[in-house]
Amino acid sequence: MGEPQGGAQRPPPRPAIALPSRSSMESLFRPADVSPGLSCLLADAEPEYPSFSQLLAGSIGPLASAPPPYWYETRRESGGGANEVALSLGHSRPVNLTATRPPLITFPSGISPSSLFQSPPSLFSTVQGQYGILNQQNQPQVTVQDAQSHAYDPTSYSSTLSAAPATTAAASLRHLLPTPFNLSSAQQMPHIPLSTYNSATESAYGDRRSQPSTLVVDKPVDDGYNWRKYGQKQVKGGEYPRSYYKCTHQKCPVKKKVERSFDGQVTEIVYKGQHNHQPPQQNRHAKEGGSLASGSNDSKPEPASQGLYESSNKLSETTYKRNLESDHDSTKYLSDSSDDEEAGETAMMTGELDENQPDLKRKMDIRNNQSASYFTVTEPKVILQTTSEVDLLDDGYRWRKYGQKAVKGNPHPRSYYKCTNSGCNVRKHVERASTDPRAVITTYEGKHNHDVPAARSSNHSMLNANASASIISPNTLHNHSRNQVSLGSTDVGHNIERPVAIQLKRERDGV
DNA sequence: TCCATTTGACCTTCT
DNA sequence: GAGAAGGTCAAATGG
Repeated sequence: MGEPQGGAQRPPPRPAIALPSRSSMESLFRPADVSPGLSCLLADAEPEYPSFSQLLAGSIGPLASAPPPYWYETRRESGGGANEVALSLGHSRPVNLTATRPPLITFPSGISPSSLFQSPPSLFSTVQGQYGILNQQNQPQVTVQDAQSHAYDPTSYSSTLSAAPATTAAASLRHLLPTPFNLSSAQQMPHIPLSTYNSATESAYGDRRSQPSTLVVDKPVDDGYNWRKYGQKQVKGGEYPRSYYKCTHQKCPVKKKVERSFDGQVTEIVYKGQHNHQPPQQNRHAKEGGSLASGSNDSKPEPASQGLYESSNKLSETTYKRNLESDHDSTKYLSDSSDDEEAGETAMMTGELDENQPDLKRKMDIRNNQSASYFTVTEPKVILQTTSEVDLLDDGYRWRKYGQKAVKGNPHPRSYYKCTNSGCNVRKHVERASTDPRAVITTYEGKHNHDVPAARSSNHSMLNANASASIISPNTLHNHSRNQVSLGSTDVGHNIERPVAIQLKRERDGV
């Protein structure tokens, strides 16, 4: 199947590295567009650190072609009024080059980037510093795209985390984040204040655009852990097979799958689960280039954060999806998933797990009767909208039920609906929580190519007015102060299912 | 001999 | 209920 075996065979084609291009979408997230609150925070960044152009002139090396990072913040309600904040690391991208998706870090509910920034050293700076580490430590083996695209989505629903003070939350993130984002080691690195990213730094990047854009990699991304390949599958429509890896650490449940594009480039790495151990020492030394010398990066989590580490393990299984795909779907958001089996494993590892833990596959928290739905759009994907139950039951559009299936362990069947409007391919799945039928999970797929049926528009607006919905739309969020993402800011009428991200794409496509 | 990878088969999930 | 696709297992293979 697929790849030839044995060393005598022709070696696989060496993937060419295409540097990312600047997308129109991304340009919206330049520092000037960052939400006011975040901008204020960034303005406080320490000036003594080198500018990104300085870094470029320094030791970053070939991977320095990675453009300067900057951040944009998104926020979504995750139930109970608590916001989940996604702080995304973006880049300036050279033109005419393949784009990659900005890395995305999703902060657990209750953790505010601002509070994290306030903890010394700030999370912002440390993550940014780690970003620098990524570029450096991965040089020998990692593609430019790899270094740029550590898009992890460590999601937690831990109430403990929600209540954690800022400093503790920052510490906890150290353990929520995979190794490349280990904050302790990051503290050793200079960080680039966002405020220093300006036209000058961008200009510095412009100089790099003339650099050769091809590197050679012999193996997939080395993220500091040891992996054993346990499977390979030819996926439909893919010229290259998908590879499956397990962490070789004893009893570590983490898996990852690696997909490659037609030209052999790693296009997507999906991490599933969380490591219950630190990276192997030799890998850490190799990866971190001696940055451990200070001793701040111990092999064990700090006591203060240990509990949070465990609680995050107990309460969430996380898929870290590092997507290196090209720009055409660069706004597809991360997906995280887990399964009950893994949750069980995690429970065994950590000793306990709430027996009432909801289906961990769902990116939601229904323990407090909050209903949440995936909000998926064909392209780009925008996910996770929190709405009220009534909105899920009647969202204003007309649906035809075309299927229903019983779900194992759930007395309530899962129903499938299609939009009845001719030519509209939007579908939605409705599933009720096994523990509480009032808790509904609705998954939308596709976007409506029509308005809400007139007879129901007014009703729809009213329904949505009652819904605690907030569209995940980074550029929309830029228009709000840090805590002001609210239903009122969104078009609760026709565009309730059209996040701005989609509109942007439509604009870009000339629609 | 050990260990990692390959790969066909089987199982699960989705639609 | 059935087919398709994804995910995992485990024997075979090779370094």
